[in-house]
Amino acid sequence: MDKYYLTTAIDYVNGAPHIGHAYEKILSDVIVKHYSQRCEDVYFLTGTDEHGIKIQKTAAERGITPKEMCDENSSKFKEAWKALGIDYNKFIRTTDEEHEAVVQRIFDKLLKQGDIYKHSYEGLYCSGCESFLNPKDLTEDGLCPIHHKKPEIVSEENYFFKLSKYKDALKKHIQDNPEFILPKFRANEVLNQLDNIDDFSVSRSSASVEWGIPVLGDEEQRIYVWIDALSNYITALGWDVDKPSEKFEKYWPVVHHVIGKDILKFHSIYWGGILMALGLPLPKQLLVHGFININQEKMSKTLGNVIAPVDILKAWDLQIPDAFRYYMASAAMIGKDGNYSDEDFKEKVNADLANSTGNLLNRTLSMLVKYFDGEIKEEFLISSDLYKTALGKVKIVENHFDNYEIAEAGNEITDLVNITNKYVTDNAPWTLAKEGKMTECGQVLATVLNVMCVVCSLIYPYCPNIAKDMARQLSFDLNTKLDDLTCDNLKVGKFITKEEIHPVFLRLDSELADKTAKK
RNA sequence: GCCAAGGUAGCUCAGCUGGUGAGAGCGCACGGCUCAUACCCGUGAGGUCGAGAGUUCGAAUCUCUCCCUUGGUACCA
Repeated sequence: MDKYYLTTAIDYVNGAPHIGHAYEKILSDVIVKHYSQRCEDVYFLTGTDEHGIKIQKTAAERGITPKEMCDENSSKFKEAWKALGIDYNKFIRTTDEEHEAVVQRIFDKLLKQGDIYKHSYEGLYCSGCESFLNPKDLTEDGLCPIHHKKPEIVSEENYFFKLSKYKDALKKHIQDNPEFILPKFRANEVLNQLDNIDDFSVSRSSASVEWGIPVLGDEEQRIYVWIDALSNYITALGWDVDKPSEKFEKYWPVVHHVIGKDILKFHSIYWGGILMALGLPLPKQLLVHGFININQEKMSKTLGNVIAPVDILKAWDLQIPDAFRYYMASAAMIGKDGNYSDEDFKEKVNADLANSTGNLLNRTLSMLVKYFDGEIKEEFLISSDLYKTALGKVKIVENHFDNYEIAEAGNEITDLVNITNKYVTDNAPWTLAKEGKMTECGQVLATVLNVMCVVCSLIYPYCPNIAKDMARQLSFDLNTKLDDLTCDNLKVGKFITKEEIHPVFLRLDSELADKTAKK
């Protein structure tokens, strides 16, 4: 594996980012950071989706232009990702000029080759849904079941994508490639949906939706979200109709789309059809995640329990996002819904990051200073069964990541830390020191520190700042690829001084944290 | 209505091709240790395994019915 390309869903900028948006980006960033420890070349794309009637309306209500509102909200997403340490390579906006131009050409190409056709249509249009409703979906009063508004009878001539042409090929691809959609149970849903699905409309009249990319040569029509938004995955790579792109050639074969369960249909069926029509290979994998609940309740504006990711950092007075990243990435098994609660958050990060991992490093380094003035001696470096365990964990973690079992991988890291804590207790280096068995004592400490380098490397994707801090205290090179990891990380000589030792993560609500916060 | 997944300790979940006294992590209580961030190690408490019925020598694990959660999808009106 030498390359890896990961995309997130692009977020709709009708509002500010919340925990749900953050969950997907954190998950994605953790995956990307992990593969950056295994591949030479990793590309990470995220961005914002900025067209459509809802943005047009909200902007109008606020008396600003749609573009102004997009700029404002898009930058909120960027700020949030910065605060969370999301290191994307490119942040695409669907209002980027280059993107818009390519989308127009994609539409034009599909139209000219007959994959898009014009079709007139009369139906009940709900502006809230931005789509036509089937009469059977209405409430008894004839209202939209979601927006409780009366739909308007609208007659439109729109462009439609000839999905029927690609239906069978899509079905076959899903059946022939069981790894295409993860987790696997989601693939069945798609196959079901594929059984009765019609051509879908890919444009709106400019009268109903002004804020969208115009169809080339047809000012009356705007390109609708499917072709506009989904295309970001290729336009971001500089792909263009009939024009080669180096980045595209390089990364597209290894693309992984991370998406929420709500948009699987669009990514598997609509996007799949569009790609086939363009003569491009389908994505390698769709990773479908669940949602994050708040205190076991769905997050919703009506419930008023929408939480902004930055508010969590503020609430806990966290200077670095690591604890939140760690919690989010461990919150849910693959594909399932997760949950956030303050109590869980505190318990989880205190137990794993402060008590187990941070304290283990701290106690070991402290002893090295106390008993050996911070020096590693030649005779401390011996082989140990613990090394086998540690390097075995690296393989286990890699396997979990290959199946996108991010939470499970995290548990394995904690397990290694727990094993190592037990190793320290079992060997009681403080007792060895009292008995004057200094070589043995030093060997125990050096063994633990070597293993801590492995822990540091494994935890980096989840907690990059903590890992960097650990690496500094361990004199460990965090750029070491996982394949090159060994348990031969310590150099003989002065290792650390008392002043250089400090906790890498303080317990939340601890006295120490209070003191630090007041400084 | 139909399809799928799920309902197991306070919390998150594992176990579920039927069979040693029902597990893990966290939390909680107690004991030990003292190097460390009131930490770590050990022990323990706590569950009628959603409800009911059935198959079986024996079911959390198989069958049926029902209830609840989540996702998908259909139709009537």
